[in-house]
Amino acid sequence: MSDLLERLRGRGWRLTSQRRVVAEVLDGEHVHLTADEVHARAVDRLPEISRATVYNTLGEMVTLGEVLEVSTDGRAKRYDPNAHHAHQHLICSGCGAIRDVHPQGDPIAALPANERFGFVISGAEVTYRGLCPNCR
Amino acid sequence: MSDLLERLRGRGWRLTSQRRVVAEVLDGEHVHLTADEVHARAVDRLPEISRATVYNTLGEMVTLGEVLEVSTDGRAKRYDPNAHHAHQHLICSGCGAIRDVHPQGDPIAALPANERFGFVISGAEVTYRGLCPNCR
DNA sequence: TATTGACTTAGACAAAGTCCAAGATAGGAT
DNA sequence: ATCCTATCTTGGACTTTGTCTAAGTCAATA
Ligand SMILES: [Mn+2]
Ligand SMILES: [Mn+2]
Ligand SMILES: [Zn+2]
Ligand SMILES: [Zn+2]
Repeated sequence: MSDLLERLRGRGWRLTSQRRVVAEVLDGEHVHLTADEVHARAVDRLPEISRATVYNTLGEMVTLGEVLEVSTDGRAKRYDPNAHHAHQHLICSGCGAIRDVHPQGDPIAALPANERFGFVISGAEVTYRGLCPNCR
Repeated sequence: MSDLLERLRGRGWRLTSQRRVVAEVLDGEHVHLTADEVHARAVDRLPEISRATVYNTLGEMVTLGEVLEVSTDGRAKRYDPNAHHAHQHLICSGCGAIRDVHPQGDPIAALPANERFGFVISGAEVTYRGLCPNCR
């Protein structure tokens, strides 16, 4: 995820230890952590980091398009570092595990003109639900 | 929506004035109200109805499968009385208006087997985003 | 190494939702 | 028609998630 840090520096960001730690925590595949989960893991590396800074940093990364905000249930938002590869989500109804998935075709094409109510459509998010191998 | 009340009575529900009012407030098409919006409208008809009862009643209707819970943004959940006709949602990024829409085909079919991670998939929710005629 | 605007912090605040003990009542029993 | 009681409702305390602010700190440039 030092790609992310480099991109952020290129955008005029001060490179603070707090931001470095948030970026490190978000590194990986199929990562979809809540703000509080990010904070808990960040505290392991930088004990004095505050909740407010985690929220600020995540919000800025979302604004810059470097991190996606995912609202899966009505609970806490999740933060997804995989912002540069379009994908959808598959969620286990049992344990909440979230996987990145890549369906075929464009879901927008499945919506007929007479079902668009005059909207100009800009995107579609698909959430697949099911049971993972462990939960069956 | 007296269909709903009849179905609920058939399930052994006591028919209280509070439940009647919540069911009335949820009547209609393209209805996707938050719990607080339901409460505000319920209070117009039954001033002493409490927030707790609105939450309880909505939760029970969801459990019974008579009302759907829709989490569109990270904000409050919305309650959808259109539970017996499968549909998806189209949301205006400008004003938040929500329309029921019916895409062609089954979105689950678009997910290849090698993208299922061993999950047994039970459903897919699609949220289309765009701008409504008023917001363009 | 001095400067300073950007950054971080603790804690107050707000919105959305859950939970509980006490009181009220729908609807079957008499 | 009245009684009875399990079910329902209520206000308020509490939790979770998130926002905001004023005061202090520091990264980066000169
Ligand atoms: Mn993802
Ligand atoms: Mn709907
Ligand atoms: Zn699972
Ligand atoms: Zn609009």
